[in-house]
Amino acid sequence: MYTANSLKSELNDRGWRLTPQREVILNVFQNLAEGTHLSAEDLFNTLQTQGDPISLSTIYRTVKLMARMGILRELEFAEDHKHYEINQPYPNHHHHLICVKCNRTIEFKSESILKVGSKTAEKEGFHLLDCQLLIHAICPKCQRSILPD
Amino acid sequence: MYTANSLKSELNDRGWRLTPQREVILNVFQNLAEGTHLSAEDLFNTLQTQGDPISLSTIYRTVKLMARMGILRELEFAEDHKHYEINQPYPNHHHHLICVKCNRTIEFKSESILKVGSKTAEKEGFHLLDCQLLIHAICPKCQRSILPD
DNA sequence: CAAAGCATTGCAACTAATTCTCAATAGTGA
DNA sequence: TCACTATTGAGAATTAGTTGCAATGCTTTG
Repeated sequence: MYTANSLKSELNDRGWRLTPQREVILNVFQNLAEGTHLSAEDLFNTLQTQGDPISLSTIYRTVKLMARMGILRELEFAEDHKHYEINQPYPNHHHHLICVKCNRTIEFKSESILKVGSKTAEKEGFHLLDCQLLIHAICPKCQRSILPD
Repeated sequence: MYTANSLKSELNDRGWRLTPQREVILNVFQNLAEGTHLSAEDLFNTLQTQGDPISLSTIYRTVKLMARMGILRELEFAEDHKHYEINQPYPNHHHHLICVKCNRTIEFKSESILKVGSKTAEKEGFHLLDCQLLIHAICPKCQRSILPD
């Protein structure tokens, strides 16, 4: 769980700065219900609505930065844009099963996958940011559908 | 391993057709060295070079189709475009460890992950196409780098 | 084995997500 | 408080990927 202070230290350690925008964006993600993930556009709208307008450029820059810091997870579903969510440690860490036709998404947990991920990164000397099992599949409903594409 | 005939049956079964373009594209992927994956642009260039020019539209349409059939895997690395590779069954099935800064990619195998993937899809009634563990991390070299971004 | 029916192709125009440019603003360490 | 420089916002630019459409060519059926 990040606070404004811990975020500030992590940023400052790397020569970066804590800005009101970054703090507000982190807050939005921390207050999100589990299983909710936002696109840049979603985040933009949420911020407009709650009275903290932040430009789209800044939003794109910030989520990318936070993903690289390991604070956010970048989710790439079978859509044409990315989604972001808070990167939770075990036991809240989860994975996604996605229908490539209708994009229905089901979350599931697995401790063993997290272990494989950590060990693999460690073995290669990489600093782990996030590990996610991505299952591409076709849901029951779409299997029955005759529609092409 | 797909042949022109098995590809034809799978396509025809769904009311689709085997075209020279689809056959050529499948061949390119089957002749690729293990661990190689192509972007649409890469594939376009490869085909130009080998004397089988195919339009970019057709390439995009074909790789998407083959990914949805489970023939190709769609890889989304920390770049801005997708990559494709043949979807190999166990024991050639593998996963990717990626440096989000320099995009260096390391492949690794794990039978247990494949099992978790199959079981999860089955449990939900989904028809499995592909499952891949995506590990986002920072490689040793980039950890040492002071450069931002 | 010819013809009908319709999936597919190539081209060019288009879309939309994300990045970039740059002047103005504002955290930070000294 | 000051100097330094990271960050922001606005809009322009980029670019991966999609789409409309007329021409082409698989496939099936009669």
